[in-house]
Amino acid sequence: MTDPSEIVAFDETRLDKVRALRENGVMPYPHTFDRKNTIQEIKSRFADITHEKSVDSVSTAGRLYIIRNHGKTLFADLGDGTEKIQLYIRKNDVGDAQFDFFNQYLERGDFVGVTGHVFRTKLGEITIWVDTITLLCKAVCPLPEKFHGLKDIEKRYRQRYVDLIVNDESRQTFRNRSRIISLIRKFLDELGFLEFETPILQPVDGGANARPFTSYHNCLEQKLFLRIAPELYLKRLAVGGFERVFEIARNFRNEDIDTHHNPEFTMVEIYWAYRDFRDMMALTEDFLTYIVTSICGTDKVTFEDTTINFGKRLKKLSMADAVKEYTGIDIFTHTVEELRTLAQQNKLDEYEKPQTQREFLVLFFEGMVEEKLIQPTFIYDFPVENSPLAKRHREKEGFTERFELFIYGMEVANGFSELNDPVDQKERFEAQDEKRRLGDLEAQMIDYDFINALGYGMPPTGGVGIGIDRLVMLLTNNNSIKEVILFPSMKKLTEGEEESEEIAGTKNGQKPVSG
RNA sequence: GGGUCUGUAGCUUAGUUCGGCAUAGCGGCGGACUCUUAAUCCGCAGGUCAAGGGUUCAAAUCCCUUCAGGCCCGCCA
Repeated sequence: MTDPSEIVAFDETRLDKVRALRENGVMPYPHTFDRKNTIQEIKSRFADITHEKSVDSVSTAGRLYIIRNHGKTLFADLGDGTEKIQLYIRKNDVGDAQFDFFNQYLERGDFVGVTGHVFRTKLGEITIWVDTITLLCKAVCPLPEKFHGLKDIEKRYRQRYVDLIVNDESRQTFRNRSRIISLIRKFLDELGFLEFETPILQPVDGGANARPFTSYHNCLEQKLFLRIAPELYLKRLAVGGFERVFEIARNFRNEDIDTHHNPEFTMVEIYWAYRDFRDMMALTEDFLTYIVTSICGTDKVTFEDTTINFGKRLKKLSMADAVKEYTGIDIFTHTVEELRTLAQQNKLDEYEKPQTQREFLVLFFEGMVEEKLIQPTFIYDFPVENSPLAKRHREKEGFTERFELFIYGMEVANGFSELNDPVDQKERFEAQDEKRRLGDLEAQMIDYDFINALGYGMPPTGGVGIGIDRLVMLLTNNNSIKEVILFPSMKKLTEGEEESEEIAGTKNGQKPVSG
């Protein structure tokens, strides 16, 4: 296919119409229209209308979706941001000039404004009996086919605007995404949380184990990273005295793309002083119950033929108990060598790597349990080695007070009692740094300023991050993250030199085009 | 990174097994039609068969390479 950003695909006959309109003194792109009613308003206000025309007149505007021409009369479907409504246009009523104008110049995809009266047709459809019609915007790209619409998945992602024009389900998905975001704000606002924006460009990358995107600041002459998580900055706020904070954060991870990963994705991260990981599990439960019932009207969600139950008390298992329950293996009753044999028998890759029971615990959990966690399940008590920002467990040596929430095999939330011992944090960072030296590109960098911040004292704090994209997937029954991200990352189609600021600067002094 | 499937008109697609004139519907254009709703009826135009190469008298079809995408696996909390 052609890349629409590189090649303009205007329809010649539509361009001809634009020219003809201008020659006839008609503005193809007028500045405004006095819309007095949305289609939704009209439909609810005249819900009981009969075949008789309404006394009151209406004025509304939108895009022409379908035109059914009957000679001296025609029907059309008009859609705005709310709904669609049928138009009925008669030559007798609008006059020869307007009627011929419509037939000659207006077509699917154009925006028009109409005035008229409301009535119900013989077949029962609420319809606007049009008195006047005005062209508001002439579309020069043709719409996809009226019945099948736009099915091509790639084109739906690359040209989301077309997808949104013609695919109602897609528009519904993103309407729900927007509602979920505002419900998150409402939920946290009512609990007294403050929303902040922390740096996206960070000199030291941290807060998660992931490969970052790198950028460069010309004047500072220094490398900057696009954040992989807002965590370390939000915790600085806890140090600073903000006791309930959150951020709806776009994170960037320079990793592979698949149905559950997009290079940029959205999380809400929440920090609450004088709370621990159990409190944050409870908060996460309340949060989910609130969002799910608000969006779906019930605490049950259907996802790919599976009913997912978000009833108040979600399942909670320690990682060790989860492994025991789903695999029958009781990790801490076996020696490391026995575990290696079991891992090999269960065809777990990398069964040779782990050196401790705790490492085998993670191996068995990730390899055999995660995918089976269909109903929402909290898994808690993670080994300290792969939780460098979580506080040590108050009872279990070698573990941290950390949990993750799994739904349909996906990790949806991750939280813990935040590590606030600055010396311990420094040692954990140093252990991560050692992994970096050994080639682990996802191990964390040492953030000395963050360590210093902890040195000033951070109250006992609970934190949790919840993946918004995956939550939206679950609540809108979409099995790909690209279906819930408006403009998912796609490989560019055209060949040729990579545009850079320097190259752009040499082209007749033109400003570089962003994008 | 591996496997697999897909790419044909603006859109939805037939044709690929087994090589033989490039299909249709919608949309567009012209015509008929004053309560249709995927309106209907008649006619016309519209193609770099993703790109490049090869085999062949002949390639959308077979072979190779490349590009993009879907799905599965791996990687990635």
